[in-house]
Amino acid sequence: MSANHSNRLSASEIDKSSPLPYHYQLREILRAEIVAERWRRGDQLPSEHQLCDMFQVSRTTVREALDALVNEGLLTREKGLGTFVADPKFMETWTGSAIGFSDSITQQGYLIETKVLELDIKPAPLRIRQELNLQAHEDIVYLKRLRYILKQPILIVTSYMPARLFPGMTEIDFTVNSLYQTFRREYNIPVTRVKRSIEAIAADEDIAAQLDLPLGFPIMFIENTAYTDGGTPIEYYNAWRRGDKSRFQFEYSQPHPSGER
Amino acid sequence: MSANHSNRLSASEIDKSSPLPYHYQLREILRAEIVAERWRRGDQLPSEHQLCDMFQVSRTTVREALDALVNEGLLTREKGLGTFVADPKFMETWTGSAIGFSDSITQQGYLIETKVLELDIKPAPLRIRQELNLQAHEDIVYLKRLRYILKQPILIVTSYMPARLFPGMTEIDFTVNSLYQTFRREYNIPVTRVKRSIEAIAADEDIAAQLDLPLGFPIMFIENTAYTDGGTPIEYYNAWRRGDKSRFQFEYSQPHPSGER
DNA sequence: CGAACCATCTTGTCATGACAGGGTGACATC
DNA sequence: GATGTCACCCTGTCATGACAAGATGGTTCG
Repeated sequence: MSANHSNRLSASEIDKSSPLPYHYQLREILRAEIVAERWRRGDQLPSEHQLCDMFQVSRTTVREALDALVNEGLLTREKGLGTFVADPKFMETWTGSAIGFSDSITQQGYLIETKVLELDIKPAPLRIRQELNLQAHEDIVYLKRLRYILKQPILIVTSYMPARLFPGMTEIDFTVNSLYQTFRREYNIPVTRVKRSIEAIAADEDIAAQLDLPLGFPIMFIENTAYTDGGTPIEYYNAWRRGDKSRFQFEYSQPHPSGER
Repeated sequence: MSANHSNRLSASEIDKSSPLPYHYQLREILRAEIVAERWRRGDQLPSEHQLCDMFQVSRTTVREALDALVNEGLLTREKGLGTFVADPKFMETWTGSAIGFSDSITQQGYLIETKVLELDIKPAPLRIRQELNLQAHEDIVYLKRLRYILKQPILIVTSYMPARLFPGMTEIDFTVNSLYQTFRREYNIPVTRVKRSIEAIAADEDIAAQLDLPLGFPIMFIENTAYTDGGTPIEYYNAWRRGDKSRFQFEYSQPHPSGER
């Protein structure tokens, strides 16, 4: 229907010597084409067989990569026709940059104080390795911070970052530097995408003690993975926030009134 | 570590003569075990090889079925260990097309039951008038619902809608009809944008009693305003959800790099 | 007794090959 | 020109086989 794209990729290849799985590499190559809008809404991708030839991998691998992107909503498949770039999703209509709590607070003129509880280099637990796509025995920078507003402890964050990407990070003073600003300014690695989940839990003994709250106090627990260009994960964090002092706000619009299901 | 289940399935088999794909049949068989709670949180599933034997299909097919359920959040996999029933969270995922609560839950295969506690027309309180852009003395439709999953009360919602836009709404049976579907089907008013905020609070006496929880239990409190085309607000609601059974998940990509935290 | 090792379980990754079934367009036929 | 057929593209489904890598528990060795 709509005009087809050039089918030409920007000189990306699958590194067969890399420890990263082929399907992962391919997925990120394709994702890059889409987010850079070299492939646009409605464009047809090369067929699975063509992708096999282009990247010298089996159809199993190609389908695994495509599956993931279809699942994320970036692609759609049509039997007998082909695979297409999907309509853009709500992510782009996310309002503003004030995603988190700290932003809205600083915008209101309050001062945030930070105490660094731990900052060092460690071996990465498996869970973290998977989330950050690290190979075995790769080290991570571990940063644990306690953050205060009006002298009150509000938030505990434990961050994990691949040590390989951030040399010398243990020398940085995070009582005054924001983490994401450091990524961008010191390492020239901007955060371009985050995946996040939020739940409400009761404070256990550990968390209650650190936030100076009674046991069972409502806490917002946040898991977050941050990615930079090309889909490389660069940070995973867990955060525990005082529920009564935190609020997440966001908007979500639907691009067009499709109204199915 | 934890006790294992019986590994016995309720006499379900894959119908090889059915036009339904094997992986689909298997997925639904497994899902049934989970939603019926014959397999519980933390239980280990039979290994992939065992499932192959049990259902006489290839590992490709087994993995395809498991993949789907992992993706839905019903299962988790651990390399070297096995596949397990996930902590049941009634996730609201913001990557798909679902905007309402019931959509995202029913997509996970759970059945929602609804009890309508109140449905009538009232004058609008000031707070609501402002949120819905109403004039003084304009009436609203007030709908208070208690919603159950697996016979457990999970969620209380109080909705406010301009009575002017929804004539005859008090006659609709909301034990079977979803609110947003009603907007679209009965009134031809689709929800195209929502603005939402989330906090973690402790259950007060009222909420605790209605959700059958102890006082102080962690609750997710959600405020939501829904808009239709042109930005007209059509509904405002407050919702209180069991924190331990709820999780919000979403992705956020940034076109411009300005990550603050 | 403690540490190192290894057999054996698990899921993760990848290739190859096959056929089914939907969609499209060229072509022959009416 | 309208219509129907059919080769040929596409994705969907499924089997088989192989090896890697993480986890576990027992055994062996110091």
